[in-house]
Amino acid sequence: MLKEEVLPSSLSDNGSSKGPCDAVTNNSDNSNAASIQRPLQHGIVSSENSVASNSATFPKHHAAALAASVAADHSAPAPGSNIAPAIHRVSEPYESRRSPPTVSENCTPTEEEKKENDGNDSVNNNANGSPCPLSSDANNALLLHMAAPPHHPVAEFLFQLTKMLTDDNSEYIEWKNSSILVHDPPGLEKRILPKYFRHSNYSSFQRQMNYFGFRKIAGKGKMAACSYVNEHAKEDISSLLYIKRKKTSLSGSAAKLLAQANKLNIQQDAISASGAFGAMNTMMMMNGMNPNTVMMNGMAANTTGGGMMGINANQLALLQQQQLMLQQNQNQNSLLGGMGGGGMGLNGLQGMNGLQGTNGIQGIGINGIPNMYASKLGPSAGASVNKPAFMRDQQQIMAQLQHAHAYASGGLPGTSMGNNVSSQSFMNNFGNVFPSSANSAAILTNDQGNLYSAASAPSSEWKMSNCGGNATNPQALLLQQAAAAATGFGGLPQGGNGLGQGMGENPDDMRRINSAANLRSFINQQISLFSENGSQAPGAPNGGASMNMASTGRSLGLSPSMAGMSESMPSNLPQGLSYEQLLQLNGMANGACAGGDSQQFFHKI
Amino acid sequence: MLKEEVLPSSLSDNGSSKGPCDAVTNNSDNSNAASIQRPLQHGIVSSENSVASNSATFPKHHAAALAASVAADHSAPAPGSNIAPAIHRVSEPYESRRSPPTVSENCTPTEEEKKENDGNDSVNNNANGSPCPLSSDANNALLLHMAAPPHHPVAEFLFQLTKMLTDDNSEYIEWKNSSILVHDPPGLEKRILPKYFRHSNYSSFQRQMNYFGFRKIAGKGKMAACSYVNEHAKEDISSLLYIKRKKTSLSGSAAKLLAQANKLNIQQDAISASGAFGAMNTMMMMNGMNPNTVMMNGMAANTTGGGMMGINANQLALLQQQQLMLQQNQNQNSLLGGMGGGGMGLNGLQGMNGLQGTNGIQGIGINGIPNMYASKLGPSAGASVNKPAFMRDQQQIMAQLQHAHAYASGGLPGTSMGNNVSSQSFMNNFGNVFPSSANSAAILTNDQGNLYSAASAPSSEWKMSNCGGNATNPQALLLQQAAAAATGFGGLPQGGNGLGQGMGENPDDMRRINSAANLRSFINQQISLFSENGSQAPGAPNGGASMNMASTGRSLGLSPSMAGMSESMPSNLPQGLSYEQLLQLNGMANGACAGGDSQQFFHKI
DNA sequence: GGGAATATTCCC
DNA sequence: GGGAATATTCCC
Repeated sequence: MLKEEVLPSSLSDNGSSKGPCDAVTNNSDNSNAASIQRPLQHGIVSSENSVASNSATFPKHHAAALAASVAADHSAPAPGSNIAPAIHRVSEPYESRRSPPTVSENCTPTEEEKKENDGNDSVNNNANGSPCPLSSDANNALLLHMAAPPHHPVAEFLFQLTKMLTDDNSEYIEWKNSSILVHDPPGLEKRILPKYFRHSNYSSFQRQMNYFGFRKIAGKGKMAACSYVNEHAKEDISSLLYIKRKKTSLSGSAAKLLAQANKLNIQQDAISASGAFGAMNTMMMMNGMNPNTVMMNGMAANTTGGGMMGINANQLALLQQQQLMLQQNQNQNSLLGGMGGGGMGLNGLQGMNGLQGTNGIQGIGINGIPNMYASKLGPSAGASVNKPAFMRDQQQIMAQLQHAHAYASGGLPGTSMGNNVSSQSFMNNFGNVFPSSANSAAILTNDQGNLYSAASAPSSEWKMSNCGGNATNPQALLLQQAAAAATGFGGLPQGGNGLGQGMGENPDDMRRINSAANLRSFINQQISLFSENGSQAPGAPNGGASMNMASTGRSLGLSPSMAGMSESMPSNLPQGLSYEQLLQLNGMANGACAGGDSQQFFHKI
Repeated sequence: MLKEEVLPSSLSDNGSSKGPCDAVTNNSDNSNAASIQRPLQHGIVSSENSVASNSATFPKHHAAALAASVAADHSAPAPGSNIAPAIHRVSEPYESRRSPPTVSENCTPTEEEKKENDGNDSVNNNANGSPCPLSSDANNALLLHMAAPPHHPVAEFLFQLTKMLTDDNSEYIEWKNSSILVHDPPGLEKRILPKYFRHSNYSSFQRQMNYFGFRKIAGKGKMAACSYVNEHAKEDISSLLYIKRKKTSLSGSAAKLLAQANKLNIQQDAISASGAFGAMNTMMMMNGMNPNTVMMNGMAANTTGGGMMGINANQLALLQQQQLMLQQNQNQNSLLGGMGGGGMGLNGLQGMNGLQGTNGIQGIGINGIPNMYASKLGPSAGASVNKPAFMRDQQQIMAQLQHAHAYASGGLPGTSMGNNVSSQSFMNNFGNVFPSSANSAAILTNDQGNLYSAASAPSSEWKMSNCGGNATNPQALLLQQAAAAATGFGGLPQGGNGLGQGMGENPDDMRRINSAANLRSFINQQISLFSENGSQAPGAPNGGASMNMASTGRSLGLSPSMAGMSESMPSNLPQGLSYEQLLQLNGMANGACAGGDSQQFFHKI
C-alpha cells in the first residue's frame, strides 16, 4: 500500500474504531470493504458488507467511490452485527421500496416532531440495541449532539454532510453556532468530499448545499473560506437531517412537454388565425376539452398502447386536473363572483373572489400588479388588480358582447327573426346552454358547480326565476356580472331581478342597469375597458379590429331594424353571449320583464 | 505504494502509455492527476490536468472517482499538450454552454453523416495536430477502428463504454461482431466499472445500457454472462458514439405537475360526482378551457408574478398547446373524419385521418394495437385500430346518443314539449350551437376549423342546406359521422343529403342510413360497440350502468309517447347530442325532410 | 442561487 | 426494460 488513510466512522459507528482513520483496505476481488454507510436513495441507509469487513481501510481519496459500490450490494446487515447503521430500517432493509419505511418502534420522534424541526435534546439511546437510526453508539460524535434520530428518509447528501461535520474534518469544514464553516474549500474539495460523495468538486457540493437551502453568508470568490446557514438548522447538528430537499423545478418538466408538443407541429397560429378560420370557430376550438376528451383520458390511462398524441396517462390525468383547476378557478373568479375581490390564497385560487358579496377590486399578493385599469374601475378600485383574472373576465364579457353584437348586427343568417326571436337559446362561455323558453329553468351554477334552478336553489344562494320573481333570473345574473366587472364591483346582490338601482346613480353601487342610456353607457364602458386605447381588445383573434362594437356601424345595443335581420353574420366574431342574451339585455334595459316567450324584441335604446 | 494499478489510456491516448496500467498516483494536495478523460456533460469531453500529470498511476478501483474529480477542474488543455482528448472542443472549451459545440474545422463528418451512422472508414488524422475528437493518436486502440470521429456531443456513458471496450478488458467485457459480450459481470462490476464510472454497480451499468438502447440478447440471471446488441451499432465500434440517449420519460414531469395539482386540493371527484353536482354540469365544467383561459395564458406568460394556480408560464403555454392538440386531433379524427383512416404520423396527429374520403380503419404504427373491435367494424377494418382515437370517437358518439336518450326519456325538465319541440337548439360536443330553426344555416366546420354555411362553402367542401338541397344538412352530417364511426367507414360522401345508400346494403359502403330499421340497427350497434360486453360503456361517470340505452326501459330511437315528455331528466347522463338532434335523426330515419320548424316529432321506428 | 441535462440508485 | 427520485455536472 502506498498510503493508507482511514475513514472516519463516527456516523457509521461500527463501535470498534474511534479515530478518523480506521478503515482497512481490502483489494481482493469481490470483497468490497467499507465502513462508510451511505444512505440509499428513497430513505434507506445502507450498512451492507459491514460485517464482512467493518473495519476496512482504503485510500482516503477514493473511499466514497468504494462506499458507493458497497452501498449497492443490496444485502441487509447480518444478524448480530454490531453495526448500528445510521438510518437503516432493520425490519425492512429492502422490502420497502419507494414508499417511506415504517418507523422503528423504539425510535421516538413523531411525525409532528419531525415537521417542527424541533431541537428536542432527548437522546434516544435505544437500550435494546436495535439499529435505531443514529442512536446506539455513544462513540459517535454526531450522536452526542443529536436530538431524537430522524424517522424519515434522509437524503444521502444530508447524511454525508452531517457525517462529514461530525467526523474530525475541522481543518476543512466545521459545524459551529448552527452554521457550517468552510475553512479550506480547495482542501475540502480534494481531500474530504470524495470520502463522502461520488465526486470531489466543490461546486457540486455547493449545488447540493443549495438544494437543501443552505445560504452562503460569508466568503467571497469561488474557493474562498465561507459560512453556510440554513433556516432549519438548530444548534443540534442532527437538525440537519430534517431539512427537506427543494423540489426539482417544474419548468423543466413543462419545457419538456412543451418541446414535445412543438414537435408535433401544432399550429399555435390557430389561436390568432382569422379569415376562413373564423374567429367564432377559433373560440370554439379554444373552448377546451369536451367531455369525451375527459372520458377518453380516463380510458387512455388504461390503454396498453399508451395515450394518444404521445402523451401518457399521467399527462392526460394532469391535463384533466389542470382543466378542472382552470374551470373551477374560472367559476370562482368569474361566473358568479365577477371581478370582485382579489384571490387571497395561492395565486388567487384559494380565495372566494368576492363571491358572496365581497365587493371591490382588491390588490392581491403574488399576482398583484399595478392596475392599469384602476382609473377606469371606479373609486373603489384598489391600487392593483389581479391582471390575469381581470383580463380573463374582461375577455369573457367581451366575447359575450361580441357575440351579441354579431347577432344584433346581422341577425341569424338566412333567417327572418321576427317571429322566432324567443326560440333561440343562448350559451355562455362555460358551455352552459340556456334554453330559450324564458320560463324554463336555466342552468346556472354557483362557485361549487352546483346546479340551481328556481325550484331547487337554497334561499341563501342565487336563484333563477322569471322576471319579477323573488329570485334572480339568469339574464339578470349575467347582466349584473358584466356590469359588476365593468364597474369594479364584483358582488352580486342577492335576490332582486337585476333591474334596480341605475348605473351611475351611485358611483359606489353601480351594479344595476335600468335604462337604455345606462345600458349604452355600460356597453361603451365595456368596450373601452378592453383596450388601453379604448378601441381594440387585446388578444382578439383578428387583431382587435372587430372587437370595437362600432366597427360594423352599430353600437351594441342599438339594434337594427327588423329589416336588418337578414344580413349575414360576420364570420370573424368569437362566440359568447347569444342573440337571446342581447334580447334579454335589451329587454331589461328597457325595464321589460323577461316573462314570456314572445315578449322580447329588439329595441332602440 | 502498496499496489499500483494503471489506467488504460487508449481513449485518453496521451501517447506515452500503451498498457492498461500506466497511471501515476499523485496524492499531493491540489494536484489531482489522472489520465482518464471523462467527457463532460453536454458534449464536452475534458482532458483537464492531463499536462500536469498525464501519466498518473493510481489504484485501479478508484480511478473513476479521481477522474471525476479531475474532470471538474474546468481547465482547458494546455497549449502544446500531446494529449488528444477524445471529444474535446478546443475552440470552445467551456464557452459553449448547453448548446452543442461548433464543429472543429478540421474534422470532417457532416451532420448528415452523423445522422446516418455510416461506417465510413476514412480516418480523420487531422494533420494540424488540433485535438479533433478521437483522431490524432495512432496509438489509440479505439481510433484504429474508428470511422470519422463524432462531431457532436457524446454522452459520458458512451464515451466510457467505448473506451472500456477498446481498452484491454476482454476478460470481462468485449466488443465483437457489433455486439458487446459481457463475460464476467461480477468482475466487470467490481474491477472495471469503477474505472470508467462513478460507481461499481452492474445494475447501474445496465440501466445506462438501457438508456442507450442496448438490448440483452443472451444470458439469464442478474449476474450471468450475456450479450448486448444495439440497433444503431455497426461493426465499427465508433458507431457507438453516435447512439442517442433515450429521452427522459415525461411521466415524471407529468407526475410532478399532477402532484402539484393535487396539492391544490382539486376535487377530481367532480368528474364523477352526481346529485346536486349534476352530470350535465359536470360535463360542462369538464368542457375545458374557455377562450378567456387561453388568452389569459398568454398573458400570464408575461406576468412577473408567475402564472395562476402555481403553474408557471411554461406550463400555461404547455396546457394551451396540449389543449390545441387535443382539440385539433379531435376535430381531425372525429368531427368530420370519424373513424376513417389511421393516423399516419406520430400518434395519429399528422395524418388526415380519412377526412377527405379516405375510408377504412387502418392499423397505424406507434399506436396500433390489436383491434379488439375489428370484428365489429366490418370487412374493411384493418388488423388494428388506433384504439385511443377509436375510443374517443365512440365516447363522443355515445355521449351524443345518451344525451338524446336523456331527452327522449325525460323531455326537457319542467317543460311541456309538445309545442316548442322545434324551438330547442342543440349543441354538439365541440360547443357548436345549432340554432333550432331547421332551415337556418347551422354552424359546422371542416377539419381545418373553417366555418361553412350553405352560402359560403366552396363546392369541394361540405355544405349545409335544407333537406333535399344539393348540400348536406348538418343533421345528416352528424348522422353520417356516427354511422361512419359505427361501421368503420370514416369518409363522408360529398354532397347528397345523407339519405342515400342504406346501411347494410353494401358492407363496403355503409355510409348512410335511410331506414328506420337501419337507424335502429345503427343505434344498437353503437351501444354494443361501447363496451366489450355490449351493455356498458367504459368510463361512464356512473360506472356505465346508465350508458345502456335500454336502462330506462326504452331503446334509443323508440321514442316515448308525448305523454312521457314530462319525465324528469336523468341526472347522471353526460351531455351530448340534443333533443333536437334526436328529432332530426328520427325524422331522417323515416325519410322525413327536416325542412320546417314544426315538422319534427318523435316517431316509433 | 438555481435551471437543466445526464448519471446513479432504487424499484416495479 | 424502464419509471422515478436524487446526485452530479454544467451553465446562466
